[in-house]
Amino acid sequence: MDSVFSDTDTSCDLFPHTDDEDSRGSVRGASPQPDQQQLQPLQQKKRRRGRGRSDSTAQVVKKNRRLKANDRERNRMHNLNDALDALRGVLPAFPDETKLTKIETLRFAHNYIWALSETIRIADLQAGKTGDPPLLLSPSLLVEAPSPGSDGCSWSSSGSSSSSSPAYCASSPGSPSAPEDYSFLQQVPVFGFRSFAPGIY
DNA sequence: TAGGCCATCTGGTCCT
DNA sequence: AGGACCAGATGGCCTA
Repeated sequence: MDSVFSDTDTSCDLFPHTDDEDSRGSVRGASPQPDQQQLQPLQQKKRRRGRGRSDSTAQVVKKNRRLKANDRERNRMHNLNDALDALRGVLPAFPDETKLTKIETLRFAHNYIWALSETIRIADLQAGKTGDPPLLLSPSLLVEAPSPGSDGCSWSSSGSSSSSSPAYCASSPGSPSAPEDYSFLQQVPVFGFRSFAPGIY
């Protein structure tokens, strides 16, 4: 409802979904071709040998509804994964890093946005003070970014009110000007994905 | 082999 | 009524 992407977007064409979704799914695991193969065991397991006819009309209708719901749910999850992939796409990538897991992607994105916001804030401060061209992202800032000591989520509760100003997050995060913009990240070893994605909890 | 990650199924709940 | 969303369950694949 109040989200940026409304519910209706789950069926939108933003990420048109094709049937080769299994290739996307996994660096780590090749997901099985589910539609029929996984259906069978579960349905067999749940099938009741009730008295009377096993497949009344009502049961058929119910079954069809379930199958349709399964299909929608599958698409919904695929859309979710597509969005996650799009998010991975705008995060800085390291060539030797394997694909981020879902939770890592979310955590990294969270911290990354926080760091960029801080950069802008500090740059604004400096520009306001000196009139000099703003300093780009400071490595120390990045290293110290979202206080993983407490948790990766501290930006919303740590009292850094100005740093989390929505004004800095309002610009489109979808398309950084150039991949080179993120080169600073690669000069900060501690910024490997997994180290930059501290636990949220 | 255990544990992590993932895709899918499923039933419940809420919303339109 | 039907669809979206959610969380639990299940099973497969991969890696340490």
